[in-house]
Amino acid sequence: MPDQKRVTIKDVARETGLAMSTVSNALAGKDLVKPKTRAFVVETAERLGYRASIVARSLRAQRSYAIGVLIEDVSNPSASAFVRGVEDVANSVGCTLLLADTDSDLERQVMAMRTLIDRQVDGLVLISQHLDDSRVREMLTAGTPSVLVQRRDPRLPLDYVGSDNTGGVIEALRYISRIGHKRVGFVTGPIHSSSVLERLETFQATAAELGFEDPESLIHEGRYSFGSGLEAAGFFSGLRTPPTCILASNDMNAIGLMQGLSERGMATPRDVSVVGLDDIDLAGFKAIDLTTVRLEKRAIGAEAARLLLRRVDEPDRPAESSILPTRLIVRGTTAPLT
Amino acid sequence: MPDQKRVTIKDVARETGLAMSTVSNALAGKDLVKPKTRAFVVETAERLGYRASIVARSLRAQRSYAIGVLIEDVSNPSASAFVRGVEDVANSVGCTLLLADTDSDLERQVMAMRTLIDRQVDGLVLISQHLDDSRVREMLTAGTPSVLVQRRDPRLPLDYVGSDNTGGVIEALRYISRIGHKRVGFVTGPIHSSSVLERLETFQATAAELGFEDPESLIHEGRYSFGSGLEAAGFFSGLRTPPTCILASNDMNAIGLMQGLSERGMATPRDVSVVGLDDIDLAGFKAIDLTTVRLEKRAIGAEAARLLLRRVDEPDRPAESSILPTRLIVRGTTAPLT
DNA sequence: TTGTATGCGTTATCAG
DNA sequence: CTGATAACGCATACAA
Repeated sequence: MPDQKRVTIKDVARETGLAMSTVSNALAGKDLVKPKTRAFVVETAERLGYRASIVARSLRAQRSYAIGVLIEDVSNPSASAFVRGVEDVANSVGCTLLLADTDSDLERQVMAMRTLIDRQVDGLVLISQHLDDSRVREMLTAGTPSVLVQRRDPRLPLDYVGSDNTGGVIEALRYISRIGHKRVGFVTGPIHSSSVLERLETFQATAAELGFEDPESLIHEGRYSFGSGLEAAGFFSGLRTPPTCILASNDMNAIGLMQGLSERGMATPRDVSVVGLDDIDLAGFKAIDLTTVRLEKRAIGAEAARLLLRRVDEPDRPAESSILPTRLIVRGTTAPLT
Repeated sequence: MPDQKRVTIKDVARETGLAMSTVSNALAGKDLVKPKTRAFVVETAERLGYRASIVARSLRAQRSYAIGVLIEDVSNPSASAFVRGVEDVANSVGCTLLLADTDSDLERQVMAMRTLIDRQVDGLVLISQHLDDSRVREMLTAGTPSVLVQRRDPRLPLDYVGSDNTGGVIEALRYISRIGHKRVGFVTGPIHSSSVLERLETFQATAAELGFEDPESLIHEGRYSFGSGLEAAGFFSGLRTPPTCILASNDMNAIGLMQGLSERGMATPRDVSVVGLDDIDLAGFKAIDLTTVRLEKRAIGAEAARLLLRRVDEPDRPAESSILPTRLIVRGTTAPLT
């Protein structure tokens, strides 16, 4: 049980009677060693239970083959799918994930970023985070490749991956309009996010285009949470003329919204239609059955990892944006206006 | 942008005119250096933007200040809360989380364990994993401290953290009995898990004690998933005399079960009461409103990290088990038998 | 094709 | 109290 001494390359060298460098080369699969030697080395290494130390390799290579992921809360179903996507790609090239939750707290984020950078991660994936702090901006431009997910920032020359917010909102609103709604509410997410801004602007423009009634008065600033949905229900139900359909900031928000409306005697979709944005697993369950704009989060995470790895190899290529399509999934929380 | 050269302890030493070792000691806060020197060093280090390399430190210390977490799927809401708990404690002592998803695939798990061990993680937290493979068992007993979560194994001398499966099932069944049910169904989880076995045995014993009707015929082997719940609905609804109440393997399973039952014209709780096990966020939403046995997953994760860290310091203490209490949360999916 | 020597950045040991 | 040196394990440049 007392950690038996580590078997190192040196041990394998001694055992085979070869030099450390030969063993290293053999194990690395370089064609500098003759097949027979390599086979012998490999076999011996295996026999001795040799395992290369990634720590030592990292120090030597000045690269850790690890990717840091910053997320608000992994246990939030609206966010964790991104992580899977990042991991899918990272693993495929031998990278490990270092995970840090920030709970949207700036100081936690700063500390987490420092730690990850001190660990010399090959790169950082930022999933919806604070970008306005000077310490954050400094770290983001200090050499560690970083990619922004779902929140872009024109001031930062970084790769970005997000979803087609404009297209998603347009598709949803057109559908809503098509089934007869004219008074349509909109719950924003946290306004510091570029995705939220894009959606808001699209809502305003499209609402005008489709001739919705008084859209400005039907915009409610919210967050990506169940609780915020509950609050929004209070707002909308308190209006003199409530909307007949509401586009929520995300699925969790939509679910809270529906619960809040229901508590006030407004049933979905009988009295109010509701549209989400996410398509979390939950949205597909019959008990919820939420009409929503699907975001391909796992794909977004994967794309983020791809951009990041590319940047590790070519640090000087210009910043790139990758926008993944969205798709409206019509389910049971929307009904034609009668 | 080309990664400006790293500022090392050597640079700080040169700049201050002191020796590397003195700088190291000063920065480490040892009382070997006189306060004035320390202040000078700290100030200079800060000015130069010095950041200690955790990689180098890890190589030197043969310890990475990182904890590996193996989980089936972080994006599964029934599991991710454990991760948060582990992280809470890990972060509080300066450890970072290395995350690996296995998708319940043995080979993926073996690879992930190898990688994590090669990275010299201080310890491993295994959340519901395969333990029956010889390679896994070997790694688990080869020196890297490990703690088992939700699945214990008497053959493995490892720390274990789980919830009070026995108490939870008893509390649920007593409540079910109290509101008049006599025919009670039970969906197991995957039978290789000790938690599942404990629950099953408790179900059998308690069902007998409470005088339930023909309990053995009302046991269905399932998994922890929505899909398995759907299947279970098929099983139970096909019985000559279906149960009036069903205890599901977990919340997701319960939700699938309810959906499946509903598709077959059986409403919850009108026709069948359903009890879950987990208390995921979702369970509290009005649209679901699931009666369930709450597992304190974040607390379990935290406890796992605590045991692990203790074992890192004292590798030779005997293996320990920590069982956290459960609690029945009565909501709307259970109703008295009429 | 194989061997030797060196450095990645830290910290511990030991000498001054 | 401070300084010099070695070692953690690997991979590379260069020599043989």
